[in-house]
Amino acid sequence: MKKKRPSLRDIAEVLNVSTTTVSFVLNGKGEEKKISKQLIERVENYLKEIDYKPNLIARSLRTGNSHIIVFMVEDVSNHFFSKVGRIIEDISYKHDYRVLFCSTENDAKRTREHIEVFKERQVDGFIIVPPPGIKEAVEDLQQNGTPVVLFDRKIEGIEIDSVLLNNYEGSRNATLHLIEQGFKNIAFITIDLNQNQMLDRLAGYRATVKEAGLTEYILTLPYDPDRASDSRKKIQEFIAAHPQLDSIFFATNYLSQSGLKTLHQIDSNLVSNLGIISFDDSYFFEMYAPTISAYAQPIELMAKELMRLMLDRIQKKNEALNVEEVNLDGELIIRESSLKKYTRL
Amino acid sequence: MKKKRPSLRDIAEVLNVSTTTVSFVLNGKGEEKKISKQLIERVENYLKEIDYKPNLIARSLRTGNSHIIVFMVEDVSNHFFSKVGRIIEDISYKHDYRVLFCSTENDAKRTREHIEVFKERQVDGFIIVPPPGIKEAVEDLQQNGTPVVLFDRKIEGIEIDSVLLNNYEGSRNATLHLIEQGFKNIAFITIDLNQNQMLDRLAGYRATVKEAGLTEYILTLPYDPDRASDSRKKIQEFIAAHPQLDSIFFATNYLSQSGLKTLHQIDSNLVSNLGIISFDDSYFFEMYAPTISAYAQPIELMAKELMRLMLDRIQKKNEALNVEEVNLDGELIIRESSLKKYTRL
DNA sequence: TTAGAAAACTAAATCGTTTAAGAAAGCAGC
DNA sequence: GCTGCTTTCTTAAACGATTTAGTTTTCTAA
Repeated sequence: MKKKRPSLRDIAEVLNVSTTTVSFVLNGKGEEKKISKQLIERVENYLKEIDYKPNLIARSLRTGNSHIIVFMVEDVSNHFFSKVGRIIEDISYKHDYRVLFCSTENDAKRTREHIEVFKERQVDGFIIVPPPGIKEAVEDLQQNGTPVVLFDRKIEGIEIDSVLLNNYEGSRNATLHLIEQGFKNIAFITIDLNQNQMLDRLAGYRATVKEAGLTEYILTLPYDPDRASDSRKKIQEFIAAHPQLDSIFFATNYLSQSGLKTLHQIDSNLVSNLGIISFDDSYFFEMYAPTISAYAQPIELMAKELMRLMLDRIQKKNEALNVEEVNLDGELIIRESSLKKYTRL
Repeated sequence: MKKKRPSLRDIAEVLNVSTTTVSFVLNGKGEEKKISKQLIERVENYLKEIDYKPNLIARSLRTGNSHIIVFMVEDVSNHFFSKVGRIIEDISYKHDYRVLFCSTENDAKRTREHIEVFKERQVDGFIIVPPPGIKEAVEDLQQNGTPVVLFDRKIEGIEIDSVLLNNYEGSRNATLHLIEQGFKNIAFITIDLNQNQMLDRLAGYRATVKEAGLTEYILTLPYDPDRASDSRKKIQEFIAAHPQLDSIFFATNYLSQSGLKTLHQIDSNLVSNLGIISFDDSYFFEMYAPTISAYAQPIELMAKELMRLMLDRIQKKNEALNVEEVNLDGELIIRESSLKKYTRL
């Protein structure tokens, strides 16, 4: 038996006032709108008494906003993104916003469709990890006046608020750390994604190795997760072809996880014999044996910056604001795997 | 410059027909409503021409549904839940639904608030991993006619669709496997959550051990993640107090991850010396050394069953349906850690 | 006493759909 | 020419809030 919830009109009728009055009181605009104190109190009491909850859909339709923020990432079940999402959810909750998570699968078409639907649902803002090919859709949102903040990656040729990691610096720091530990032949294992992100990391590594007068060893693996066995073979060949390697720098946590497995399969002592560091931290690095060093992205700070920008843009929707590109630094988390004294070579 | 999107009314005006006609055509009810073929075509062409997208908020207000499904779990960044969520998202997407993820933090008040807000937003259904104390809120939803499907845990004393793991059987299988491998002194490490879920796992262990004529060794740790160091100490004491232990069964993946770390800290050979199995699989078990055996929940099947029930309930919203309690079995994934021949004791 | 301002409230339009109910036009049959 | 059916469309009322533009009443001051 679906019993209808009372509407503003019902309430107005019961109290013998206009819906306008009830609405003003409901939204705390009583004083401002010169409703008398007694009436305000009478209405408030009644609202509390029946525990009135306004229909948010109706409100959205009228006001044009929804108190919903969309968080679009490559894959919501990815550890890094889900952690950031979790904090975003919390901050949003405190500001009375809800978060719609969704996965782009790095696919432009799917992303565009998502954006279209959410636009029609009048969401208040988008936080997007952009796949390639959605520049127009994003520009369209901007035209529309909808706040958009990019995360993790940029879109070239577009002025837009973003929160990014300083990948070059991070990569440089990680490489430098290995060099300081005395490693001389440092391999860099990356994936064939043409994103600035990965290119910057590569550049950071190359510059640092070059600067130290060392040789660079680069292995690029296919991004496609279905071709994991290919990757295994390539790593194996790479290691065999370069017996002089004393350390490995994995360009993403995704790679280091499967990479460690591969190394372990090749030779169960290999992991302990090489210096290892990973871009992106993982819960699991803490409990691997040896524990794995990493350059960790500042997850909490990223989420906070994203939400700071987002809430600011929502609030000042009609003002022209300066575009902010926030570049954050991560943190080198040194564990056993990158310390020369722990390696047995 | 926010340019207004055309509304049905605008379109009707341009085409010189009524909004009713446009609406009927838009929703594919043209034939049914006896609109002439020529007019249908004319309208359809125009809709396509201007790439019209209806305002979904307005539609929701009128129809009372939103094509949004809520997925409430303890923590959206938890690996297990986020994986299930990811598949739910995909299935929903194919059926033109979107998913709102949110975290309950196992807190009744927060959960109730979430439910309240989403109800006002007219979401079409709830998939909930229920924290204790939300029985009334759930019953309220049911009264309301809103589809609710529980996941992972039950609520006692309430008739409701649910998708659950057969925890007793799973625990029994895992224990049996250790026994078959020749382990005689099997410890069960669990958390002090009074949920059927955990109680069933405990019961499965106890019954199986008893049946085999073996002694039971049970360690219960506090659930609170903030007291991780307490847990470490307790594990250490427990191991010291029972030197005869030859294997450990961790009751959740959460425990086994921190447990492995602790074991490794106590003695770096301990992990290889004990038989180990975990309830719930983890990506990381595949790449630990040794690889860790687990009783894995059937993530994909669970998501599918959840969505099967949900979509069915949404479609047949007004029919009285039989309550379904789906009990699924997981899969024993045997890796190195639970094979007697790999342990060095 | 009265103009004018301030205070306290309200009527009604609006957001953009859906849909029940009704109307106009055409045609058959008597 | 009237009645009764179809066929084809339209009018207008929802849905439940917000908000603009009033209206009425009371107060103030000359």
